[in-house]
Amino acid sequence: MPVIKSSRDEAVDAIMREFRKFGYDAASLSRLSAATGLGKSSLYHYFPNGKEDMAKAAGARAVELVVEAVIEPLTGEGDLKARLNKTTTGLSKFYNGGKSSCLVDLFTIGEAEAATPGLAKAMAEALLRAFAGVAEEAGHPKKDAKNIAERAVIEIEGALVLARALGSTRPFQRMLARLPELLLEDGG
Amino acid sequence: MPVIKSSRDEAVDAIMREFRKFGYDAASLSRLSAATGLGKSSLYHYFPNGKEDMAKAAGARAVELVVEAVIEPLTGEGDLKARLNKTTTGLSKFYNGGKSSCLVDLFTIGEAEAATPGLAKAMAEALLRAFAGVAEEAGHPKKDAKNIAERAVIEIEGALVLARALGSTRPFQRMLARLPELLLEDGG
DNA sequence: TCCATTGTACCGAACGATTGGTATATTGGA
DNA sequence: TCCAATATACCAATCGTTCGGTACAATGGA
Repeated sequence: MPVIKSSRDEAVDAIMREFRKFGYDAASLSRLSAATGLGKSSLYHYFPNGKEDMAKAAGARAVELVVEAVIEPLTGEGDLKARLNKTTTGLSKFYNGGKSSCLVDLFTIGEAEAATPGLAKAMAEALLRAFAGVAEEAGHPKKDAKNIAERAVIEIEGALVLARALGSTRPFQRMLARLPELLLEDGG
Repeated sequence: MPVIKSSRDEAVDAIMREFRKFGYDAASLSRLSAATGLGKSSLYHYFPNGKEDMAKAAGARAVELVVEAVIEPLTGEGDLKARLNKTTTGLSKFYNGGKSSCLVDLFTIGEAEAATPGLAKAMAEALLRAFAGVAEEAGHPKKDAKNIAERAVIEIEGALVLARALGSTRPFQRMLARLPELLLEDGG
């Protein structure tokens, strides 16, 4: 049964896209207004505390999507390799094949951290936990698993940065291709 | 013989630090003025085209420093392992042990790209070239060398992002520790 | 059934503050 | 006497925000 989206949810999605495109500071209210199709004053109806609330809502939505696309496949049940496949697919979808940025990156720059305190850290830690769990499941000792998880998150974030800088999604695609073996294989 | 810094050069260094702290959009003229200790008129004396010029100068200075700290050790003469040691030391210095961000990241966000077109890409490509050269020198076939270089840059950028998000330089330190073996060893 | 009331969704216009930027004047060392 | 360097004063534009208000649907007592 299809859930009917309220206008607010649509606005949040558009706002999240805008923040992921421009970062917190460059995503001005006029831009957010244009992106949502809502007047600036209307945005204050849904987000009484203004830009700060919009950033919080966008962050929460991003967390939802990451949980759905990445963390649930990772921590779910069933064959490990199949779940890793779902995970790479989920990563590709959430990051738009490497074209869309990560708020772990953008929300640790400029004034964003004040608006969404702890969000980037929480998101990063959730990913670290999920990847570490998988690495342990794959047979790595606890300490190794943590290191491997860190490398996984580093590769995701780094690939997104490099893809942005080069104007090519190739680095992100290659990173996705080697992610499963990073988590599964012995010896790094 | 110590080169005497002109007031402009000192300003450029301060401006670069500011851009690396806040990103392009959040580094306002008032902040840049405070950081340099120069009034607006002085800033416009040194940088006639305003913020854009400041970003260009900061970018050029960052390139200088990266060349000196990372690329020259990599492409220089002498024992390979010794040069890699210099490189990790240089990386640690330039990125302040993981506390300072990279303009390859920050200058691909918001309005920065319009002010410094191609800069982030050029910087990323310079690093890729240097790392690929080293990987080839270490015995990797050309194609593998390119992949390894890409992974090196990805790990650097990713580690900086994660360090920022977690508020800890540990991920960056661990990344530096495994960089040499990534470039030297066979099989990734 | 009528209609006053309330709540939701939205908007245009304006707010004070700050943005990046300029024009003109003054200072001070070579 | 230059002229680089800095100060003072100002600008239009945009920033995030708030105000006063409209349109409309839902509610509920008489």
